[in-house]
Amino acid sequence: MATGRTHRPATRSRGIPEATVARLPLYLRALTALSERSVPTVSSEELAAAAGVNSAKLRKDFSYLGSYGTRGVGYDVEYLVYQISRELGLTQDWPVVIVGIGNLGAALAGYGGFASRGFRVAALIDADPAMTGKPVAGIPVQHSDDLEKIISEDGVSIGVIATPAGVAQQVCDRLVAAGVTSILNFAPTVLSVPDGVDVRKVDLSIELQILAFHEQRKAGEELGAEAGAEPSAEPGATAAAVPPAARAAEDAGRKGPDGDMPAVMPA
Amino acid sequence: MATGRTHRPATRSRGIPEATVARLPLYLRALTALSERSVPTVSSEELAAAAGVNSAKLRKDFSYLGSYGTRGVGYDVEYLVYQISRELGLTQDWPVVIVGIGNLGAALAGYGGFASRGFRVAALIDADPAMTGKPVAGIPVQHSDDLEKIISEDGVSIGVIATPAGVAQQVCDRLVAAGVTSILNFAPTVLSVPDGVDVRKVDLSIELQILAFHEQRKAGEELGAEAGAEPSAEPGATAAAVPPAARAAEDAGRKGPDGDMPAVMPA
DNA sequence: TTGTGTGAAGGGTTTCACAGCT
DNA sequence: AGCTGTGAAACCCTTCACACAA
Repeated sequence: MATGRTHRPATRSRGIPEATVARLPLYLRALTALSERSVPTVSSEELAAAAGVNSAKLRKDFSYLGSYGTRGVGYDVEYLVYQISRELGLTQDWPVVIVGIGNLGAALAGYGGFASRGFRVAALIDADPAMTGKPVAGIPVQHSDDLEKIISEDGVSIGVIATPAGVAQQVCDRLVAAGVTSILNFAPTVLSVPDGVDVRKVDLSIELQILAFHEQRKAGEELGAEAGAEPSAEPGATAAAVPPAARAAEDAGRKGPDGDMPAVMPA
Repeated sequence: MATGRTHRPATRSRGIPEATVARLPLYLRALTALSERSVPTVSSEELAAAAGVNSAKLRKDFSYLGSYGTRGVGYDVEYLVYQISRELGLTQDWPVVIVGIGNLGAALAGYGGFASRGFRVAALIDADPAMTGKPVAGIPVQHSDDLEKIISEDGVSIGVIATPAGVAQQVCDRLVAAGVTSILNFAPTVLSVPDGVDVRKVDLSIELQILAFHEQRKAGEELGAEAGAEPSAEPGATAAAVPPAARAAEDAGRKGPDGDMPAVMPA
């Protein structure tokens, strides 16, 4: 997760936990699938399985929305679809602009699940004059000179940044200045925005690195099945205990659970 | 966030919290930028600002890795880059396959930050015979019939799924059967995998829906600045209090904080 | 009898604030 | 004097387990 700025200090009741909000789209997707198969009701158990969570969590989540659901029976699918949609603000439609129409921008523009659920691609914007007018996914690309005009004319409040990292901040600044208050950032940079603007980021490289971390763990686990896998370092010890490594040492006492810096850096 | 399966019940010491792991790539990126500018040391304050977190969190995070850093001075940039890289498992290289070479798959294949940090695109795989042999981002696409062979020959343990949702689960099953133990899923589906396999997902539509939720909140806030914004529903009340709405009612007593279902569903 | 709704317990994460090293 | 490293407090989220409604 990664929302940019504050979200008010929980105004007492009616404050749905952020973790719950993040799962509502999951439930909605599962419910929509059930709805299409004309399933009238689901139990928390079934729906939870379809959404990939456990049923206690799902029930807790729904309890924040209200007491939809019937004891002994389950939840009315259509009714829940509507309630969650409303809660998420999907009963109105949200015009969205995508800035940066490279491979990724094009992929996003063509993404189906987009139009389907309350979102509408209002404009595609790119800085390359050669792109201007070229249709991508059926929508003509507009030049970034017109960014402000597009935003204000269409009343766009959500912007997607799919530009190179180098220009992401300035694109962001222009979007915000023009009135955008929610940004989905695909560029691998930290964006800074004023209070009241939400930023969420999607970052391939971060996700891969997290996977690599766990992958490495698995590899280290094949040997030393029971006890604490890696060698060195006792649990409670706050002591020094410098590991016997090759580092081009200068002074003493840098400690760490394992491995010191090698003479030649691999990066 | 969304890792698929369990992560062992925290084997006592040496267990870096998941939240910390998720931030290490952020620190690493900020540090790499400093390193390129030949900055020798940073304080927790400066680095935290660059990574978009607060300094207390950063220091806590680093404390799980060990006591790198010098009181009164800060952290040695190069040294930290190495330590974090090692912790994340980026000192070895990870061959990755991308399955599904549409717009998105192509974007991922061409993504720069990929090769740079320990990851190597070992193969691009697509089910469309017309794609076979065609180079994308300089790498020839291979047919999905050869998926198992490719995985085992290259010792691939990380797979990226960029296929349509409909085939994602079967692709996932084949990847896992062939030996992949970490999956990054871009398809909008819940994947089920056996224990020991990690799944992380990236989902545009979910991110947008979360933004829409907050966007809706902001809109509702312009009026009713001080008190609890929305009408209806007292804090402590567990009571019924059915709202005066139009729902094609059948029986009594469905309650919720606000709004009932309209006669005509918008979705 | 079935399955929701929810207090209470249990973990995990963030923030605070300051002791301690340089 | 400055900045790290870390117990302790506060907060948030998840899980448990059961009362209660249909």
